[in-house]
Amino acid sequence: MVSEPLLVFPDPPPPELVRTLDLGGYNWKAVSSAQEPEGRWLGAVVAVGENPEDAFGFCRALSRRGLEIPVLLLISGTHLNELDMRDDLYTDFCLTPFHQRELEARLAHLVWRSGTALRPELIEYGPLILNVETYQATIAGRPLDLTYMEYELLKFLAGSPGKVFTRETLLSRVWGYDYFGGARTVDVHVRRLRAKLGEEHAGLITTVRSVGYRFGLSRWER
Amino acid sequence: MVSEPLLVFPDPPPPELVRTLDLGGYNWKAVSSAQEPEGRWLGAVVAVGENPEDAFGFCRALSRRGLEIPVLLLISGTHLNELDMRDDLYTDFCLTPFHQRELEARLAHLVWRSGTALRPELIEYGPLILNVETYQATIAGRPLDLTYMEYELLKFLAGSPGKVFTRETLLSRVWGYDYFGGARTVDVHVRRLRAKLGEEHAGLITTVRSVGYRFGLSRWER
DNA sequence: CCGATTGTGAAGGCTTTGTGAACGCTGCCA
DNA sequence: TGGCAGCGTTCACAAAGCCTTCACAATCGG
Repeated sequence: MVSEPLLVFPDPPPPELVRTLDLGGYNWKAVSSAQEPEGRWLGAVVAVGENPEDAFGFCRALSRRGLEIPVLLLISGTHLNELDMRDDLYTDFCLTPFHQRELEARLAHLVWRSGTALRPELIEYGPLILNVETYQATIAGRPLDLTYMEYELLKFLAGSPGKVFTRETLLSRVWGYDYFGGARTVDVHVRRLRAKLGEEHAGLITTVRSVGYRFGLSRWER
Repeated sequence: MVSEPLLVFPDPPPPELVRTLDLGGYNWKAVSSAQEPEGRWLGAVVAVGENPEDAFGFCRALSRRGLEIPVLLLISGTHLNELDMRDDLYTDFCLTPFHQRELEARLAHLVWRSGTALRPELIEYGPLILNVETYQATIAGRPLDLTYMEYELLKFLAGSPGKVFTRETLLSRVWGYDYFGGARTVDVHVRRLRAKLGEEHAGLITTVRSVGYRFGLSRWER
């Protein structure tokens, strides 16, 4: 199944959950804190263990980070009363021990929800995420503080990964058809973009000597 | 409990369902077809019997009538596979025979959904609360004394947290499509909003240079 | 090794936004 | 009817941000 992954808590998850996820062909990733996850997720499966507050803390952290993804709780009957007044932290729950078919059905419904909920307009490439609506960018989870032209340039480049653009093309497409100015302006903006991307990801924008610039890997390198 | 009633299908409902509903103090009404229900409902509880199509037909009829209320299915394990491809017909389900506490939890969650989803008369974001019906606003509990335009602008911005709006968009959406006036008017209203929000919360409205203004999410971007 | 091309640092100057104040309009009340 | 208070709008000026440019260093290709 080729799709966005499910977020699973804790790490490692209960073995019977792993079994159901794998049998269902889900792409999933277990984490032990809400710090790490960035990018897009189909949903989250959170197992409530001996200490329920661990799980609820994780859910709270998720929502605080603005990741509006559906959450399926796995919870035992003895902890059921913990759900009181915590409606905002979960979307659905499944009693443990669970019947595999029930969990499968709940997972399918969760994923269906995730698919119907409207999602923001994103441009993604590797560790880079551009949210066109909010004018925000993140690289490997770290927020990027970009100026207007930097954002527009990066958006244009990342919109056609692997394609090489001449400085003239960039000037006319990003700066405007009627723009009149030196081509070296592009160089300077590329430099500042690379600097803000950080040493590790500066290579996302490559120079094609005597031609121009390219974002991402060319056809040959992948 | 004084509230809108729950819709229950079929009539008469399974006795164990009746028991849970009554013990939970719910106001409910059983019906045998989707023709009758009029008015507002907290949600619907639909028991899937020997003939699953009866129940699903009822759900379909509900959605066809435009009653956008959450639906809780009671379904046995043997009928679980009937849920396939019918995600749009239900909100949640509970396996039968059920533990009373599980059904209570699911009912509570269903009602909570109904209370938040169907009532956009309250706009909440962090410390800000806008009561659209009474035209009142509070920030961190403190009442805000906003003028009409200030309130409308804040309501519009807070209605789409994170999204960036240009001054032109704001003028046409908040002031009116036929409005003709300087874009700097927006700036001044934003300034007064920030002042009234107080120094601590002024950052709720972010300036996106060369683009416009954004409400919320300022915490995540830096 | 040489010329062309690109990276780098810094400075100037223009654009955009914040700020204080004034103007005109409307509704209210004496 | 006249004054007043509240509000939306506009303007001028100040402040901040950042785009552009240039000179020079580094690098690449032949």
